[in-house]
Amino acid sequence: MEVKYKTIYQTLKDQIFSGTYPTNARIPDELSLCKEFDASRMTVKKALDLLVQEGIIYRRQGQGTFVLPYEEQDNLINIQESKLEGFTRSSRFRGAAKKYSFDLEFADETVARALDIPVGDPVYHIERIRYYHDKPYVWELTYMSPSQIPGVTDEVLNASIYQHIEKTLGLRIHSSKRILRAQPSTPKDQELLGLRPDEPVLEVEQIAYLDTGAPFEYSFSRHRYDRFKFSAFALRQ
Amino acid sequence: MEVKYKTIYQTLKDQIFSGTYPTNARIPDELSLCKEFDASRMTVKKALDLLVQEGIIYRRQGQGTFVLPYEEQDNLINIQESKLEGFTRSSRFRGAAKKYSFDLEFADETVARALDIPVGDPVYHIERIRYYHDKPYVWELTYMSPSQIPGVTDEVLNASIYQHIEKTLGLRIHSSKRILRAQPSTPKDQELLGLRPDEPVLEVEQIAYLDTGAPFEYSFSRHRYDRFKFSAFALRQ
DNA sequence: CAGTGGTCTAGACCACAAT
DNA sequence: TTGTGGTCTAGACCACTGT
Repeated sequence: MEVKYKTIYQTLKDQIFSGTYPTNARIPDELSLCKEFDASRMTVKKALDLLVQEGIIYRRQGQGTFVLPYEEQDNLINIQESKLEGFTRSSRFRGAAKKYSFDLEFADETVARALDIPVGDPVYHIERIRYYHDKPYVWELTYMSPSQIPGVTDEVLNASIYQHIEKTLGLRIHSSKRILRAQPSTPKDQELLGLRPDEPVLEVEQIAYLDTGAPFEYSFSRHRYDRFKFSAFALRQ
Repeated sequence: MEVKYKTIYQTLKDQIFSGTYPTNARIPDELSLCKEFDASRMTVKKALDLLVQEGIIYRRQGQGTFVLPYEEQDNLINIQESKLEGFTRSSRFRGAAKKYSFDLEFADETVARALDIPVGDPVYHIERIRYYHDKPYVWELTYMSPSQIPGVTDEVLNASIYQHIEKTLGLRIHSSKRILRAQPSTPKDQELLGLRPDEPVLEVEQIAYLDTGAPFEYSFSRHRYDRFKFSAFALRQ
């Protein structure tokens, strides 16, 4: 938080969630915030824009800036999409993970196209099952190319693959694209996640990119339908 | 597009998708764009920030601004979440719709809580089935309170409920929250969408809000699992 | 009218990358 | 060193809202 607008953003966010500015309250106008944080109006605006993007506040010309109602928590795992924290939040939620398999395979056409490598090139293939309250909720299949991400070992996987990529290899993760779909469960889904044949999974297909634009990770996460939801907030324009 | 930064945003976006700046190309630096559009650097930045948010470009300190690869289209209906167009795009995609039922009911507990009205209050209950290439792909159930949104008729529904709300009633739609889940299909899903019993639906639950903060619409859209996907883009921070 | 947010400017200095 | 984007300022004028 070395940057001023992020400090203002975080301070206001903390104040909102700690109840200093409760739901539907009006927060101080921009000029007051400028004085409070010793910042220019553009800087305060930038902080407020972040909060608007996350659906935490909204602003009305001529009236002021107001705190939006926010959600109580429930028992579902909730991936909240937000531009500021999207990538990290979803990869941050983990729960206990069990490595199910880890080997080297030849890339089939789908994997090769996603990772932008030739068909038949070797790829790491990692499968994990993650648990929440001691019950399985997701089966993850991950593919990475050793030519892009070398040195993946059991130890690396047990620690953090992202650490390995960014710290050890000195690469930078840039972005990810995700596609969500409902799917009938396969017999393997049913076995691993404890589903009945008529119970579906929510599949999240993800391609993650390095800052060079190269895709480095292709993954499928097959979630129990009753333990995973995805929420999104959209402002009318 | 009366505003300068939106004009710059739209012009660059058009140029990118028309091939003036192809995938991975570097677009002109900020000072050049300032001259080209006769704008200050802050204004150009604001336009570029929008494109970054939508996952169209990315920027690298010391290097420049680059066009990200973008998706080819497939046959699935694709709801792209983006802060700029999120609300409208998804309510813009329609296809032919058939009204399945339209009546007045007493709000049950779920609907009452979502719409923030007392249990037992009357609510409009609208069901529609939407078609894409002459085949059903979604069954929509919508609840609205006549005390908030009066005057809903067959004619209004056949035209546009959003027009009615904003033009006729003079209310302003502010935002929406959506939750996505996979669900087993019910016998009714199977009948309406032509699914087998083992085939699931992707359910999108949505609450839409007026600018007063009041929820005015509660809806469930149950999509055929094989004709709907939801995609999201996340930047690493 | 006064108070609010929305846009825009013309600079400034900094951080980072390539040369 | 040069060129790039990142942050920040101290104003200005405009658009909208409520009084």
